[in-house]
Amino acid sequence: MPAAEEPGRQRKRGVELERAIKDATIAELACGGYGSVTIESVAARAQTGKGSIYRRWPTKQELVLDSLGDLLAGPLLGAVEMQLDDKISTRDAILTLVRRITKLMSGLGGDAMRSIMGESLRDEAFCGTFECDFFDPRKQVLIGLLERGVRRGEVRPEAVSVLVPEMLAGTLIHRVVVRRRPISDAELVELVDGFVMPAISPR
Amino acid sequence: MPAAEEPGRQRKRGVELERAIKDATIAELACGGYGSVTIESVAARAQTGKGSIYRRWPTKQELVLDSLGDLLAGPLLGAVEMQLDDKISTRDAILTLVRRITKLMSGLGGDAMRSIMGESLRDEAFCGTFECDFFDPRKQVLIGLLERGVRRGEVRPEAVSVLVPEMLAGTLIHRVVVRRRPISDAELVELVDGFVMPAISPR
DNA sequence: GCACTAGTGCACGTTTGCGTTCCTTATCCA
DNA sequence: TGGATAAGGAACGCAAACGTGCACTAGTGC
Repeated sequence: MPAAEEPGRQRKRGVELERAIKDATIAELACGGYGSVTIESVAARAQTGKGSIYRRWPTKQELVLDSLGDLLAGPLLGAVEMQLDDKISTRDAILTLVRRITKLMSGLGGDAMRSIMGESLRDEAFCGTFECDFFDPRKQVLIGLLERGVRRGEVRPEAVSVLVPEMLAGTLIHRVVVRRRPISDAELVELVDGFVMPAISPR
Repeated sequence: MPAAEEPGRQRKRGVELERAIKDATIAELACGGYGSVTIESVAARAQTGKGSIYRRWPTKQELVLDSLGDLLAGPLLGAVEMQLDDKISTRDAILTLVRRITKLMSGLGGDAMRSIMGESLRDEAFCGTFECDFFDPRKQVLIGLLERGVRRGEVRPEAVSVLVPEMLAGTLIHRVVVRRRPISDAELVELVDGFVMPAISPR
C-alpha cells in the first residue's frame, strides 16, 4: 500500500527506509529466487518509490547482494554466540547449539537461508562470500567448543576437526533448509550421541 | 550455430532433438538458475528453433521441469547401483559409495545438482519431487548396505537409521555442491572411519 | 518423384521489468 | 517561516523475453 494513499502517513527516511527496502528484498527473494524479484515489487512491499531505491543502489543486482550481505551478518542468522556455563559438558553444549540452529532454520531463518543458498548456487562469487561471512565464523564456534572439550578431557585432541562442524551443518541444512523436512529432537539427540560423541570422545 | 547456417548439416529429429533441447536447458539452468534461462538461448544451444520447442512444451516452466525430471532419473545422477562382492566389508562398501558420490558431484553432476537444488529451493512442489525421485531411492541403497552389514555381523541392528544416509548425503552435498569445496580422499576416509563406523559398529 | 511430416528461421504482438526523469509532497533545521 | 533535502508516484524509453504464426526447407516413405 503506497504511503501516499494514506494521507498523513509518515514517510520513512534514511536508515529506517534502507532497512525496509532490504527486508522487502529478502522477502521477495525468499518467494521465488532472484528472477522473481522486481524493483517495483520491492518498492511496493517497502512502501516506497523506485526512485528512492535507485538513489541508494545503482542496480537490482547490487541491492540483492547488499541485502543478502546484511542477512549474513544480521541477527536472524547472526553469529551463534554461546555463553557457556562452566559446568556444561561438551555433549550438552553441542546439543544446545544444534537445537538452536535447528530452531533458527525451521523458522524465518530457513527462508533467509534458502534465499542465500539460491544465490550461492547461482553465483560463484557470492558462494565465496557465503563461505567467508557465514560459514567460517560459525565453524569456529564449534571448533572452540571442541577445544574447550579437549581442555576438560572430554574430547580427544586429534578429534578437533573441521569435519565435525561441516557434518553437523551439512546434515541439518540439507535436511531442514533444502529438503524442508522437520527434524525431531530425538533425531538431534541421535545425531549428537550416535555420530558426534563417538567420533570425538576419548576411547 | 543454427543448423541452417551450415548448409547440408543434418537436422536433428524426434527423440534426438528432444534430448538436445533438454540438455541445452540443463546447461542454461546451471549457468545462472531459472531466471537466466531463455527459450531463445536454449534453442541456440540445441541448434534448433523456438517453434520446435513450443511444439513439445507449452511453456518454459514445463520445459524446465521436464528437463530436471529427466536429469533426476538419468544416467548422470542415476541410481547408484552397487554390485557387491560378497567379500567386501560394510566399511569398504560405504567408502566406495561415498567416493563414487563425491566423484559424481565434483564433475558435471555438480552442475546438474546445483540446477536441481536451485529449483528445489525456489519451488516447494519441485522440492517434493526431488525428495521422491532423487533422495529416497538413494537413501534406500545405503539402508540396504546397512542391512547387509547386520546380516554379516558388522552393523548393530539398531544402527540401521535414515540418519546415516542423511548425514553422508548432507555433508557431501553441502560441502561439494553448495560450498563448491573439493573434499580429499583422506577426509572421506575420516568421515567414514571417524563418524559412520563408530556409529554403526557393534560395541 | 511426390506427398506428407517435421524442423528452421524470422518477424511479430504483447508483456514485463530495468532504469531514468521529473513534479509534487513531506521532513528537517536554522 | 522558509530553504534545503529527501521521498513518493507516475510516466517514460528501452530492451528483453514469451509465445505465436508462417513461409521455406529438409527428411521420410511409398
